[in-house]
Amino acid sequence: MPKTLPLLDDVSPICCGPLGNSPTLDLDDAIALAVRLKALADPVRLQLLAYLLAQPNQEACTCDLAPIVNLSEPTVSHHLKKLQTSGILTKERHGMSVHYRVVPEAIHAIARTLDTGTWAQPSPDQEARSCMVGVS
Amino acid sequence: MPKTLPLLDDVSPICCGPLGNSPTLDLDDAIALAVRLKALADPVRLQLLAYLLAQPNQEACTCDLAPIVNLSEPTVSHHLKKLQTSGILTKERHGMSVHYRVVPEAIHAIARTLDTGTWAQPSPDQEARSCMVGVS
DNA sequence: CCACCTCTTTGATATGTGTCAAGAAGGTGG
DNA sequence: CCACCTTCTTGACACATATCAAAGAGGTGG
Repeated sequence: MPKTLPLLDDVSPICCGPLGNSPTLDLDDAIALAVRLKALADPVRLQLLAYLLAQPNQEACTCDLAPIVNLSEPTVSHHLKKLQTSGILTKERHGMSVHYRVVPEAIHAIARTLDTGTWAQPSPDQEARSCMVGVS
Repeated sequence: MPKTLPLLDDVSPICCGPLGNSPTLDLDDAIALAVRLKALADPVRLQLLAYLLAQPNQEACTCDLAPIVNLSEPTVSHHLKKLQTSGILTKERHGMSVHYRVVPEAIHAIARTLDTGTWAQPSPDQEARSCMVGVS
C-alpha cells in the first residue's frame, strides 16, 4: 500500500475548486512524524542532544546532563524520557546511574524524512514509513 | 527570521566537573533551531506542507488548503502564518487570493542541521574526558 | 458605492507542555 | 537493616498552542 500522493487533477485557475478531499500525507503518518519532531523541538532537548553527541560514546548520565542546561534533575529527567520514548535516546542502568545514549539512526531518519524528496515523493521503496515506528 | 541555520562554532567539552556552564549548543542557537522544528512539529502543518510540495509549483492558496485538512479557514491561516514566519513558506497575493509557496531550502537546511555530523561535530578539539561518576 | 469573495485578526476555550518542590523508587555499601 | 546516592514520579502551576465563531481587512466587479 504505497501511499501514492493523490495528485489532484485540477488546480483550478481561480483556485477554490471542488477539490479532492484526500490529503497527500496520511493523518496517522503526519502524527507519527510530528511526535518525533516535537521531541526535538525544544531548546533544552537540543542542548542535551548536542552534548550527548559530543561525548565519546554519545552517552552520559542524568547527573552530568542537569548542570549542562541549568535545570533541576526532575526536569531533565522529563526531557530525557521524552527523547527516549521517541526513540532518539536509549536508556541503560550502570550501577546507580543511568546512561542515556544517542540513536543516530533515529535522527538521520527524521532528517531524511524531512528532505522533501523523501517524504513528499514516496519513491518505490517507501523509506519514510520505516522511520515512523510505533507512536504510542 | 532568515533561513540561515544556526551553526555553532564553540564547543567546550566540560562534563560533570564543578559544572562548567557552557553547554555544547549555544542557547540562542538551540532556541532558533527549536523554533523551526516547532513549526514543523504539527500534523496539520505537515499535511499542508505535503500538499504544497505535491503541487506543480509547490504553492496553493488558503481556500484550497483548508479542505485538505478539514479545518476552518482561520485555523489554517494560523498554521500557514506559523510556517511563513518560520521561513518555511512564502506568501504572495494574487488578486483576491493568497498563494503560499514552499521554500525547499529552508526544509533542507533544517534536515541538514539535524544530521549529527553537521550540528554537533564542529569538534576541533574533541578531548571530552570520560565523566562517569562525579566525586562531588 | 455596494455586494461579494478571500483571507486574517480577535476573543474565548480547551488542551498540551515546561518547570519545580516534595517524595518515592531503585541501587550501593556499611 | 540503615544511611546514602542517583533517578524518577507526582502534584501544582504558569505558559503556550490549537481550534472555532464572529468580525475586520484587502481586493474584484457590478
